[in-house]
Amino acid sequence: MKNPSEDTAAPWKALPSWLLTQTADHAHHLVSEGFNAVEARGYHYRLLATLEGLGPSSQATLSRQSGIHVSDMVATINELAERGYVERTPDMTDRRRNVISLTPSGKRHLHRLEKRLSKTQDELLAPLTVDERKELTELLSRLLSYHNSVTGNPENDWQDP
Amino acid sequence: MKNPSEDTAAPWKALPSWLLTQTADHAHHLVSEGFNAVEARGYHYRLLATLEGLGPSSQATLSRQSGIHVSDMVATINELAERGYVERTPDMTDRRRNVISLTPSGKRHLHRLEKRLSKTQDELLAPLTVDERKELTELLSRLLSYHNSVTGNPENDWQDP
DNA sequence: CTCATATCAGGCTTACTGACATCT
DNA sequence: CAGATGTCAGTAGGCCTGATATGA
Repeated sequence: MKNPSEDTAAPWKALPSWLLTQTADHAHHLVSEGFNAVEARGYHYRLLATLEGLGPSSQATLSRQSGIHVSDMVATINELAERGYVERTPDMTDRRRNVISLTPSGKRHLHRLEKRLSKTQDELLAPLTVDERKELTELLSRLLSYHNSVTGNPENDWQDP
Repeated sequence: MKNPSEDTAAPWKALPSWLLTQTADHAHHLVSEGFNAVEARGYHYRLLATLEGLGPSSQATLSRQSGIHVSDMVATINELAERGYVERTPDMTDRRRNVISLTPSGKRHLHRLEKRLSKTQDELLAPLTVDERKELTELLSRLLSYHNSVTGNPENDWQDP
């Protein structure tokens, strides 16, 4: 039998790490495509979603809650502000800070992105049954929280000044 | 109950695409660390493994079989040749080609990398039982080959001139 | 001529690092 | 003073595009 996955020339194709990174790559492509179709990218969604959950916040707070690096917040907010989805106003009570807030148009955009995203999940999991999807999600969740805790990753809620 | 994963400020953390890309990120880090410890990187392993499976081959053939882009073959082979792991000699029968071959030292290096890699798989799957590892591998394999075929990805063996 | 091969230069994305000025 | 905040510049890995020179 010809079994390409265990081909002598490509033994790595059976490794969990390979399966994981390759599948994630497909996932990433699907998500990016979906976002691209409305001139958005992953950071836009994450920032808008965080903003909806928190209400108006400083960039540092948004960075912590969204997991987007502070250095990348600047450009992300610039892009969203250009499109009128967020507003950046100086914080009068602490003049180091900007207060970022979600505009009505930004909220609509966010919901658009959420719909895209949920469609993408279906495309991604297309070949799996409902039970298998649950199983996969469960296993990945366990792996992720394990490695997050091992590497000292936040992954959770914590109060912010 | 405080359930951070369904936090209103980070709804995406429950999405399969997120779990997948994040877990893959951890996997990627673990693999890279392992390779870094012996001054190697992913491309080195893939090229050496392909070379062991095929025997001496042209760069174009290696590119197709390893999935490493032709443009990146040059630098990869340079790096491996500097370290004495492969040799690049002109092909007398087709003067466009170079013949790349594995040195004994390169073979030893490859086996070193393979050992690292197999340790890494264990680290990666640490929190899962044997059955769960099989289940995960199976689900990911199905996802991967589905998406590979959908996007018209090779993933298999085919003859080479 | 067309095609394959090897090379080079560069882009893109997602993180992250480091430096810096400003303010608390 | 230490520490937080926002900004800017730059890195690195993996993947990819395009241009070019050479030869089959």
